[in-house]
Amino acid sequence: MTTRAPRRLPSKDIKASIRQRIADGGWQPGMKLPSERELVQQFGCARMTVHHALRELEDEGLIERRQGSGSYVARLHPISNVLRVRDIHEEIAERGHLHVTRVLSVAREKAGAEVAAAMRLRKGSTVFHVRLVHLENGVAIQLEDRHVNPALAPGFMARDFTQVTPSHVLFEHAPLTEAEQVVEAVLADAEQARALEVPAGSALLRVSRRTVSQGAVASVARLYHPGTRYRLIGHFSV
Amino acid sequence: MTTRAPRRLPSKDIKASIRQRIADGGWQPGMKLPSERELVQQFGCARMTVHHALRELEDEGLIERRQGSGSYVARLHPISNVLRVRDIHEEIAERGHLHVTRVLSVAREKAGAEVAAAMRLRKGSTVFHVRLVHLENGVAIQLEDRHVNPALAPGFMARDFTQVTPSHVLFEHAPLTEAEQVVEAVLADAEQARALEVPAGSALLRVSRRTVSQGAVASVARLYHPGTRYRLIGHFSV
DNA sequence: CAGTGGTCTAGACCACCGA
DNA sequence: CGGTGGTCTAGACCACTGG
Repeated sequence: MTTRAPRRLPSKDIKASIRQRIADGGWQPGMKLPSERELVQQFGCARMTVHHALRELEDEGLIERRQGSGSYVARLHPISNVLRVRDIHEEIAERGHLHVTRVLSVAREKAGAEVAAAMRLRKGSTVFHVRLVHLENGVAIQLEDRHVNPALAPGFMARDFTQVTPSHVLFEHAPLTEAEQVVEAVLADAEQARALEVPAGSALLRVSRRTVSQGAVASVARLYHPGTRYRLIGHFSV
Repeated sequence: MTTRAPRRLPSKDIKASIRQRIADGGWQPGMKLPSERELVQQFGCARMTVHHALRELEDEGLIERRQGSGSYVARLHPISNVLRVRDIHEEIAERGHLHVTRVLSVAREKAGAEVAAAMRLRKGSTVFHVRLVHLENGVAIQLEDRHVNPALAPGFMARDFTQVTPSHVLFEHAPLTEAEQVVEAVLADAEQARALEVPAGSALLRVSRRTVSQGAVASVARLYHPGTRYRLIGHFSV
């Protein structure tokens, strides 16, 4: 019998092996990797296993694959870094902190031009409007200014937003199918400053989020965070 | 012969089918999906195919899977939205616009306490320091304030940053293995305001990025963007 | 314990690319 | 055209979960 490679080389090991050759510079950016069938020889496993490993490395942005051509070490952009914007309640709870919600206003309103456009409704349509402040251990970290489409969440106004976040309520009503988010820096106006307990003219991180459910806009939210108390954090690693 | 299902149901169709039942509310959040082996019966295909389809749906955040238990419609968080922070040159080029870089300063410096800590170097170590402004069609959209570890990019200072971005140069030298990013809102000080051609006290979006290569910090950058001229945009769809 | 998802094998055919 | 990745089959054993 010839000597055999270690009895098992699961796709984890294949990934680790390739990852290392990239990380230590052995395989330079742009360089072509061995073909799947060659790697099958090297690792002594089925092609599906190699394929699976390469597919995951592609998902992670480490390599690029082109059908009919081959697999290549990614040229730039292993720094395709990712920032997740999370639900405020989960985020606070995960830090083991106390989440308290302060309700500023809850109202039925006629949509103005701007709100109507964002929600794809006619101007003057009835919309729900809530304004809340979320506190983490007593410190204001988010001002939530949200408009909701009554058609998609009829029972919305009856809920107690000191107990459950609007996001949760919306999700119960309508499974969402689409979302857009925009992150910007803005200056706090007097009212926002008062709500968040920061000086007027402070820098705020504004996350504008629009959610779509079954083709209709379910909700449009503007989430304001004090620049000094809130950060979006992303981490990436090979 | 009994009637047969349509001759081929690739994993795309399995995904589409499940996706729709979730989107139209037929399968509610938290509900248990049929097991892989049951779906094999329903779709008349191999288990690998079903498995692959479910795996992708999990990647997209639509379902959750627990070994030994089953697959479930995700409870919240199809809105685990994702923001990518991209290379400024690519971003501008992709919009078909002109990218011009203005070099404010290029210098060897002794690291102060703060920079030294961020780069895991001793205070007083020599570091490279560049300050650039990136213009899109003549409008300033990013002030790049970057420190670089000389050990990982010895030829850095010789480069012409009006022709190639520091990110590119760094990537040539050392394949990066790790990165952190933090996004905050800050107020423009006088110098930043001048560089970006905005009023002092304007809101800026600050992206702080630290990249690690082979265990050492390669570079620390602070990227300032006028709040009114720059946005991070994310889109998600079922 | 039976049932679940996780992984792997050893084939196969296809669509695509480049010379 | 030959070589590439993309996908699929029909099995198999494993690790984990829950009652």
